[in-house]
Amino acid sequence: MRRVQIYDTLSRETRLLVPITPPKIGLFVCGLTPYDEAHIGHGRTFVTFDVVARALRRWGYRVFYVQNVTNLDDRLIQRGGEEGIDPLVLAERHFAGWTVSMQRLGVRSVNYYPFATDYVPEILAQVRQLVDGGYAYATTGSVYYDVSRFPAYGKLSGQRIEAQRPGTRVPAEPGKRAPEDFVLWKAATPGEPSWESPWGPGRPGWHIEDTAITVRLLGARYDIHGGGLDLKFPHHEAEIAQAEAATGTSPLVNFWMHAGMLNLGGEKMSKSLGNVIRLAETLDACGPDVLRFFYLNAHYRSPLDFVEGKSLEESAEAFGRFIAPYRRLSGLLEREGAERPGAGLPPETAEAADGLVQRLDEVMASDFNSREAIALLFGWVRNVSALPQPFESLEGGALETLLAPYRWSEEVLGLPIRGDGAGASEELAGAVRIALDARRRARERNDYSEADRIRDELRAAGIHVEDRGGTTHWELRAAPE
RNA sequence: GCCAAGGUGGCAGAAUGGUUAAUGCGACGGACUGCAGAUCCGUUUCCUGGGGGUUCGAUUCCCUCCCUUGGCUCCA
Repeated sequence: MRRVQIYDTLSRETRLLVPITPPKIGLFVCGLTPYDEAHIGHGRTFVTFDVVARALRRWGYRVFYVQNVTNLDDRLIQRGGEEGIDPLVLAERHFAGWTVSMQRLGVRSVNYYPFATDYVPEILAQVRQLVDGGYAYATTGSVYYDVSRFPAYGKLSGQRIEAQRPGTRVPAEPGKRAPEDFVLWKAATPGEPSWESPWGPGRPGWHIEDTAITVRLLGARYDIHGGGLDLKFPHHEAEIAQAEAATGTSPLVNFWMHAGMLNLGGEKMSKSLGNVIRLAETLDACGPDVLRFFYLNAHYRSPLDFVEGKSLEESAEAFGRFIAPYRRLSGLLEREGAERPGAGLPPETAEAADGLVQRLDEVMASDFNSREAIALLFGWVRNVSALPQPFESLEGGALETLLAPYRWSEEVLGLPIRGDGAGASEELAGAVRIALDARRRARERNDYSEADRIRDELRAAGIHVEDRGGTTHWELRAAPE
């Protein structure tokens, strides 16, 4: 296992990652509340942690990556009411849309997406623990966390509750002893989904689902907790207070990782500001590779400004140059195979490729510096482009040598994105599904000439079809030249 | 007001107690082309917010001020 340095937001220092139970890494990332479509700010956060998981796995860590889905909260209930839909159904519907976008973006490393409502027994058990331990109190059917009972509250964000401005955004709730106390269990309003509890019918508060899920799935203490920087306070602070009080184990996690915000014209992109750019539309417009490249072209902790009409155009130019040699090399290999005869390369070239891959692992192991990795990869683009021999003259092994740094990029950065439909628009993906469905039916009636005709037509259109163990996969590739 | 993260060339955006501060975009010049495009090559020496301090040496460490963004119970 490679030595990995990670910046921890809690201690504000970069430290060596030491797994609690080597080689396992428990990774929890605060997921989404699917009350609306995903925007490109969400994409940045989830691509960030996708790369973290990919890199750690490459280096021999066994990562268990859990990302929760808050499928019931105030916004879902409100939106469901407006649209006349059961909030749980609404959540299900939007989650499906998020999943499609994330797949297109190449986010593949999440092992499990727990839904909050599937963990109500765990949530109730944890609320019970907190009440019994004197960390929480019940009033009028709701249960609140008593922040004054947890002196470490504020250690993550550096906040001191006495310095807080009195809450102006949310009116004081009746029954709360102090404005900073937060709800663990919320008394039901008629017509809302609710569950029976010792305090009456109700539903979970926002913060409690995460800790109920992580204690169950990852234990009282685990390795890495990730999320957007905007969740640091109060959400992550509340998680620490809940979990450490409930389990008596401190710290809850060894590393807090926070992804920087994606800003739009110098402002954070958020639904409340109304300045969102939808993820699905952006993927259609520029293709997922370009967006993923844009994200990874900055350090994950830095704020990243998105400028309409500029950021993606610039990334498209850069990504195009980055990937051009890859497309030519891999195209040759796919058409003619690794056994293709031809000229070899001087041994220095293979050594340089090995050395570069080493360097790439090093810079990524230094707090996941994807920007530095991309800079190094551009050096390789230059070397490969300036090679005196044309690619067509090289033997298969030489082509693989030249591709080695790209293979690293595919594995760790997820660039280019590979897999079913990566890079395709919704319309194209739909058309391919129809074509593949027709092909499947043709194969079922043993009409292989028709099945092959469909496959050849798709191939001519730049869609590569492959049958693997009973299922059919496809991806966009440059059409045969 | 309090807390946090930042301020690097025309733009985006890395890194580092010490030779020319990466990489990309853009721009300019060239190769290729009938032309264009695509691609490739080269150039782009004058860039580290202001002021102090530590040091032989600071963009990097410390102090201070200014500015930007985020958070202060909706947030990825």
